Amino acid sequence: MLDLAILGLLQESPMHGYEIRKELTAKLGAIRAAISYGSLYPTLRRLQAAGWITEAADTPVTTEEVPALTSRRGRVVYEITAEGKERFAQLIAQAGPETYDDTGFGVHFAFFARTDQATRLRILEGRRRKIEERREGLRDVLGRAAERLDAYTLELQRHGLDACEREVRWLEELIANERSGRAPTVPHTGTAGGRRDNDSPPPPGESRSERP
Amino acid sequence: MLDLAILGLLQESPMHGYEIRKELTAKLGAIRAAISYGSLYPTLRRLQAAGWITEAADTPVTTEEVPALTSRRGRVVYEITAEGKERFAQLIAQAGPETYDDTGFGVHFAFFARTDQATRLRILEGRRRKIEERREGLRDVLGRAAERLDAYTLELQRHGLDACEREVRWLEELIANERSGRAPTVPHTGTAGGRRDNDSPPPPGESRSERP
DNA sequence: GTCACGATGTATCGGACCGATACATCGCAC
DNA sequence: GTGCGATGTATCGGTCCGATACATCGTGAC
Repeated sequence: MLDLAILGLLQESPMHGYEIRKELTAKLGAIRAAISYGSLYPTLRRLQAAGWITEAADTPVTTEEVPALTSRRGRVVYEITAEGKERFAQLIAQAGPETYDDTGFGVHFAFFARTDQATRLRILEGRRRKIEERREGLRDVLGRAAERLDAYTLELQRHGLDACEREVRWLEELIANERSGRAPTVPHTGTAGGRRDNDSPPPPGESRSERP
Repeated sequence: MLDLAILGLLQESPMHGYEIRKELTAKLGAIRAAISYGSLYPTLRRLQAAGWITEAADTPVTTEEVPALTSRRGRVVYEITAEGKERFAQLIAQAGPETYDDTGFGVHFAFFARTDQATRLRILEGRRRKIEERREGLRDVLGRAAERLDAYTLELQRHGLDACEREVRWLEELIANERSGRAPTVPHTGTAGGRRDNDSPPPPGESRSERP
């Protein structure tokens, strides 16, 4: 999952570790807490070893002076390679079971702007199916096993069931939207309707281009 | 977290591993997938080594015959010890930051029937605070950084924000209920109102008794 | 002027938990 | 009589987290 997220982010521009963490936290804030350095740095090294990213020169402000003295160990800027882009496309397209759990789906969804429509649809439907199953499980427990559980546990299940139903409706709208329209404009009760003018909304057709 | 969940479950009755997993899956179905054996069995051994649970005799149907032949390796039934109960009470009462993340809160909440009211209140308020922070973070991103993000990512944030607002309202009701009433009877739009007659709703006063 | 403090920045280590896998028993349907 | 799904215990490798360490830089308080 981290591989996918990092590869996707670096496709927008080269970054160093700290920056990657910040951007990822902003992009994925809705689905998970800040990613830890304990996973980030080892992952960066793994990706580099695999040849999917490379170290780039750290925009040296050195017009001329202090080229090296204190060993110059500062920020390490990473950059995605051609193989990295290929790997990203592969990770995006192939859907295992982990694609549909909370985190996996969130990460995939966050990169939908770089995903072709058929794959988007497949992932949305897979997610819906998974949530429907969870919902049925909760309904079962609330129905059949209710008297074996205490009031708090039951309340927890009810709240979870509610969240499931809500997410299914959300997915339905996204799917309908995807099938016969364009951008993900789900009608919202509260704030701000549909925005435009973003720098990377997918052009109505395909967005991922293998060829530069 | 697993420690707490297992200790809490075994307080209801002795069980073997497979059963623990099933019960936990039912009880925590709303907040997490089934717990894996890869964590369950090592944890059971750890708890046993610490003296918090012990192996109990496996209700031997041996009226007389086959006392041992094929080494008789079957289900291993675990039982909580006095030290285990003490440990459970301690884990329930002490609240670290992990008490308020999604999983941690869910597990604590699932055992609210064995938690005293003051602790319940503290945990509910801590959780609310945490969710409010997450909500503010999402609002910030949706406000300030909106034009840097694509339409899909924004939609993800909106959905997350919605979930946050909903959970805060839920927590508010639970807190109000807790302060000046009894059981967790949150008014629900859809199905089934308040149940009673469960075998372990906390009596209005305290529920956790150190002394047997 | 200096110096404390928060931000930026890289890095490691132990531990928690998962997913895949292996293997053995039991009841029952075909 | 046999295959198959549920029950049941167990291990292994890998991913990710939380705590920790340490170094630099800008800024505002004193």
